[in-house]
Amino acid sequence: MPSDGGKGTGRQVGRQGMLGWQAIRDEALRRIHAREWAPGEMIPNEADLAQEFGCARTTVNRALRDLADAGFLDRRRKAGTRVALTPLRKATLEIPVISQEIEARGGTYGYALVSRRLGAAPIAVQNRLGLPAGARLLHVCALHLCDGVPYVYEDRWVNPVTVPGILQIDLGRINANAWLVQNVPYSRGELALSAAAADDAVASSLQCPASTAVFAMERITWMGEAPITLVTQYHAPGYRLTTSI
Amino acid sequence: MPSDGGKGTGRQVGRQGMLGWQAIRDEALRRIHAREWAPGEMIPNEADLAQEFGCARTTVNRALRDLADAGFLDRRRKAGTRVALTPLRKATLEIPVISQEIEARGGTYGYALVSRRLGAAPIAVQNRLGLPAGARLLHVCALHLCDGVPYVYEDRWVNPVTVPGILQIDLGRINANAWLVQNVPYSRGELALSAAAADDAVASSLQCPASTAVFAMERITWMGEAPITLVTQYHAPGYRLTTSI
DNA sequence: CAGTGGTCTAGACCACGGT
DNA sequence: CCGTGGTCTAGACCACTGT
Repeated sequence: MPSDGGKGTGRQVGRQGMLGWQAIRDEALRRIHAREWAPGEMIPNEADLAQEFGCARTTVNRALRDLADAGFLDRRRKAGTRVALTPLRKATLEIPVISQEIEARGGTYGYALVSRRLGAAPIAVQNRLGLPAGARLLHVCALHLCDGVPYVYEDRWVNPVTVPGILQIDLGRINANAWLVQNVPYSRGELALSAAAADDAVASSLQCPASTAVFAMERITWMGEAPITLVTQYHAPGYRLTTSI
Repeated sequence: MPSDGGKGTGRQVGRQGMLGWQAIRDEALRRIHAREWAPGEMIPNEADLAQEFGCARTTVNRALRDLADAGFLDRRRKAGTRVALTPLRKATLEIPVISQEIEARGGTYGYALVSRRLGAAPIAVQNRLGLPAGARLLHVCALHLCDGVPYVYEDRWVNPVTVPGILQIDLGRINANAWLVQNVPYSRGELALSAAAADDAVASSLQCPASTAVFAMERITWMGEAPITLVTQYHAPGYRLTTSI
């Protein structure tokens, strides 16, 4: 992600026409695309570039770090900085909070609990979460609505060992995700996007024919080493997740 | 994107047990999740925090900037820093270069041109690219293979006005995307992910039944204000795009 | 070992934008 | 106006890692 950040230039007027770290980033990017710095090739070190641009090494570091974050450069101590062989593009996509996504579109958010049951999870789920066989999980299925129309069908498994409080929550009133973000500290997670054919449960909830192609977003979140939840959200047909590159 | 970045701590041994900007970021994150800094609430300014943590303001700035990039904070000059009302999670997903993705999995990459034709584009395509009616585009359909098995079917429109060189390329031998990344300077773009039902062209190319749910990735790229290409890639059934949060 | 990037500091100027 | 964040500097120490 080219952090882009502030437009404040804080330009240095001292020497030439320097304009800040963004100017250095842009010039470096130009050289990369112009093949002046070829893929896989090492570029000058920070100290040399600082001298060339007439600025402090810190400023060069800022610019090159930004390009490395964006995937254009590979940087390693001692090994130096190289132009990435794979000019892989990175896109930052914002994981929408469904209720906010709907309200941002001017719709009215609705929520309905479909099922809630505590019991042994399927092997596949246990494996995905790294839990021992026979682990008991809370299985919650729910529907998110936009102006009364089905928007997302959600199939969720929650580990009550990690978040015991979830068992006392009236999930008919409170969205499981809303409760979790409010009550579980920062956690890392994995995200997987795919296309799926709607099974009977999904199709009936989303009011579409069985086997319709639906967009699936699966998330697993962890608190430290302990798994919290595995949730798969099936979006109503036509859904598009967009971002800019 | 929590830049995470280098593990190098460069710890300050001077005063207390400070460990660098990441420690400050983590502590700020703890306060956010502990509601010591409530959503929408303003937090102390950089100078005050620097004094509290016994470090330079620059270091606090680095930590808070990172949290702002990750979406936890909203920062504005003069207005100060506030805890984001919507703790939206951002995920950075790497747009895979198909040939590299396949080779990284140990497969052998294959490519086959399906069709190539220069002519008027459908209205829908013209609109998506912001082109006038009657614009002539190069329409290229191709297949990417992994160990000889269909992997991705690609439907692409290229604007020859922006990249005239594409017309002289033997697309039976050279992947259009490979040529474009090599010959077109940095450009911005839009990305849309969705699920689609395979139409006849997709189904026959991917060797799956018609109407199968397939993962679609659509990209539009621009050079300045001029559109370069609109490409939709349909992945073979079972494809998952994954990332970590 | 030695070179390179990662980070910290203390101080400074400036752009932005709320009051 | 003037407080706040954005950025720059010059110098320093350190972590990492290829040789």
